[in-house]
Amino acid sequence: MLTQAAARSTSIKGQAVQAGPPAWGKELAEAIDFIGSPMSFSRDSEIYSEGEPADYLYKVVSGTVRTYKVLADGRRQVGGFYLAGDIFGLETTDEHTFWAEAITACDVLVIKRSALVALAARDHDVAGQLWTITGKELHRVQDHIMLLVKSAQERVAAFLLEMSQRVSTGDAVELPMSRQDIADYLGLTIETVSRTLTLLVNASTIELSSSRRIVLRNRPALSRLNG
Amino acid sequence: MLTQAAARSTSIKGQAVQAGPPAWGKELAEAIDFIGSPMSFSRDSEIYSEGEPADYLYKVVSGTVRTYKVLADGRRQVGGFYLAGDIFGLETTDEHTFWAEAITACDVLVIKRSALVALAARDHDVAGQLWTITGKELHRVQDHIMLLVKSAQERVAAFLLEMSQRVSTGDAVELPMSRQDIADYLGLTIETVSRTLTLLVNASTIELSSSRRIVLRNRPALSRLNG
DNA sequence: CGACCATTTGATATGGATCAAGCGATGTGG
DNA sequence: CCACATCGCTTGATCCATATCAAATGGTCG
Repeated sequence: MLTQAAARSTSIKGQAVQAGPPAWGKELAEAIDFIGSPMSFSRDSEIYSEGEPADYLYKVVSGTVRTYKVLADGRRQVGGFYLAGDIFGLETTDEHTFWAEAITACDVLVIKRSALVALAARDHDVAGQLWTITGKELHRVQDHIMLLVKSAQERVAAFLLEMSQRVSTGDAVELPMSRQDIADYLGLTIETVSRTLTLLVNASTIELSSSRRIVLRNRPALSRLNG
Repeated sequence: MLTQAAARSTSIKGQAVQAGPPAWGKELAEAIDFIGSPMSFSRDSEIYSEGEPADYLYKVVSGTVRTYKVLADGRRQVGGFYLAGDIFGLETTDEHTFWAEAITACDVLVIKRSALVALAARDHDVAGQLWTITGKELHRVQDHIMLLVKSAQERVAAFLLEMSQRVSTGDAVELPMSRQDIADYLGLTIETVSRTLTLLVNASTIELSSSRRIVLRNRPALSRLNG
């Protein structure tokens, strides 16, 4: 990112930065793939807990991960869903502030944070890429905030569009997570999520081949709902 | 942060990191104070706009700044309030994703991002500190999310406790922002914010010397509300 | 003093939560 | 292979917290 930003300052549009995933350079990606230890987690198993030392960074190889927090009264807030290729567990505090759990059976790469930090001290690109990942996560969380102040329909529409970008096979979206997970991510109840989905079905905006498989029939309508 | 993290890994508690504000090392703070250009903004004036190239970083010297976004239908969501000493405008995207406005008359230091990036390329500490700031902002935004799924009373209580930590003179909190700003930060209406405050007054939890000056009479009660 | 703006207070409406029941898929044991 | 339990999801009825609409109050500045 440091080099990317430097390059950007010499090019007017800096479009090159946007081109081709992943957005962070290959040094970090390679480092993670090289020094990361593969681990497997079964469905619903804990990957790390709130308050645990944040000594590791995680990269999803396969499966889906949720991060969440539980409030004093038991309400659960899902912070995010992480799919293959996504990095999670990134904290700059000493301890994890969320829990992380495997939604499905998962393979992840685990990397010691101190190893990355040491690498970053030698390689400016890696340092910049660490910064970039954090910045992307920040951006994602800010988008999440914008979700939480919208109406139920807007939240669900935004969620479907987001997921379709991430797991899309054409217009079909295969959801790895339950209605409860979705509800806790969107700050709604399962009943409201369910009702909102049937509303969208009745409006022919989506189709529910099965409860976990949703076909987007009318993206413009979803985008319009997205506000 | 890189060095801090390294130091942390050799000390068990890493308490030194927590001790003494500001939490980021002095290299970056000094750099900003040294190379930053002072600028003044009058009340309600725009500092930057959404979509504007994010070429600068800002540090508040005096006054208060709000960042916000406006949804298609005109609803406004305040992303954060920045007080003296706070850094804002930090983005890893090319463009600002929020608006920034002076709530009160403000003095800020403006720093070219490319200058900091260049500095970071030479000085690992600066690079780490840039990362740290971003991580702190990420943490702040995650806390904001937790706010937005709580009840009105809980949101207002959390807001008061947060502000008291930031502008406290004992138990008195001098709010620089309007009820509308607070409402848009908490995802509530001004009426609900106002009603909730009177509720807290009636419960002798707080006192309203004036609408902008709030005395916290019972912090434990507020903390309990905070969930 | 009077105009203006921010805030509070009041009356009513409503979106989503809650409580409760039904339904369909999946799995298990007889 | 079929009764039956279980689990995730949907649907229904009702309630309630907060929004909305409207008016009153209060503080500030010319």
